[in-house]
Amino acid sequence: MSSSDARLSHLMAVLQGRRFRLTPQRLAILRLVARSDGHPSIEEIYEHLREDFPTMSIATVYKTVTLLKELGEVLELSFPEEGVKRYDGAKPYPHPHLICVRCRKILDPDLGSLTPLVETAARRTGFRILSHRLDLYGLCPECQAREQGGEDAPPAHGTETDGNRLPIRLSGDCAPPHAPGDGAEPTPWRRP
Amino acid sequence: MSSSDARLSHLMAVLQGRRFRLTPQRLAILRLVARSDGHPSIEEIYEHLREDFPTMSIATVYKTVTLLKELGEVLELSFPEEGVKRYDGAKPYPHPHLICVRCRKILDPDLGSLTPLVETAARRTGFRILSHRLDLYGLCPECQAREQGGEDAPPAHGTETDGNRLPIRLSGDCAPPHAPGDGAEPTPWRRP
DNA sequence: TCCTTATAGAAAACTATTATCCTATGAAAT
DNA sequence: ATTTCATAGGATAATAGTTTTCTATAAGGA
Ligand SMILES: [Mn+2]
Ligand SMILES: [Mn+2]
Ligand SMILES: [Zn+2]
Ligand SMILES: [Zn+2]
Repeated sequence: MSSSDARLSHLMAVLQGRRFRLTPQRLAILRLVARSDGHPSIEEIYEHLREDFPTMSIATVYKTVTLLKELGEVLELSFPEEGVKRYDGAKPYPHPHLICVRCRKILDPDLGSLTPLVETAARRTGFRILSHRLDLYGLCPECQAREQGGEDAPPAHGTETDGNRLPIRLSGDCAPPHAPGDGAEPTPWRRP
Repeated sequence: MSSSDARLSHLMAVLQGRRFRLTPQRLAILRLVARSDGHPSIEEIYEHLREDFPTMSIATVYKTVTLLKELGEVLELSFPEEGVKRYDGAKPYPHPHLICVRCRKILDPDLGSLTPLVETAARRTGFRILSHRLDLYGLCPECQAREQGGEDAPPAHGTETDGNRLPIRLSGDCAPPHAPGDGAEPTPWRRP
């Protein structure tokens, strides 16, 4: 039994346990969300599902995913750079993400625990930390190779709105803006 | 000379150096952005400025802030939970943020460098990290006190859309959803 | 099988943001 | 001083993801 199969069973059990109806549309959405390859967006889920459900409304996808989010069974990740929200139904708890700014692939890197960082923040500020989000933006190995070689070759991953060429800057800690889109200049940052 | 004064001078110098006109409206926006108390939104900047410029259009605020962002002089932070983008013109480079989920105050905590974390990710995945974003969500000391005491007392900070009561859960690493809004149930997360 | 009611689907409504249009401004050039 | 003309401000329209509203339908229990 694969991990996503177990996850699917769990999601089904949660819905049925709460007396929510398990419609064919919902089941299909659960299947996609339980796998969550590449952290799908509403639009992507919708496009996949209309193959099997040509009459499905995108509102249904919104409503089902929102329901899962409210049940704590899906993690919502907003990506304002591309103007969509993406969802992780395989790991519904906060965890770091690694995003390639060129081909837009999204990974769940296995970093160390963020607990020490969180505890430092709590100690120094008096906050009680409840949640967090860490996103690392950069170039995946494939896109790095493509970068130095021919400047051509289209991106690997699926839907790309338009030209997402990046500004070619490297940095360790103080780096390009959060939305490394098509900014005009090299953005010469300075630390205080 | 305060830190924000120095920052204002810098912003003015940048605009003038690039041969952008330093209009009264822009100067007023620069002043607010250079201070960046609480990481203002476009709407908040607009509301402050229309006291001095009753005829100002919100489009002007959008255009000026966007210009500063493209010049790398302002950090844009999208907060989908409240449906707005906020701006930090005092520290235009990526840095962690601490957000109170109740009163919505936003702080720049002084944590250690994220460089080791970033390098770990780079080593393990082959990515070239260019940028990052770390947000910690929780309860500020004031709101913690208000929490255990009377369940009443309105939030301290400015605009709050509606009831942002939180689910009262504590956690260190695996915590409530990223948007700890008015979710229905306690969200019983499980790690794999 | 029947009944109750949550849900699907279609479309309108919403809203932060962006683009467009036009006029005003102001820094040169004459 | 006058003309020029690119830039900027103000008003408004357009965009797009998301939410809401309404009604017919079908899930699931009796
Ligand atoms: Mn993930
Ligand atoms: Mn900040
Ligand atoms: Zn890539
Ligand atoms: Zn607070």
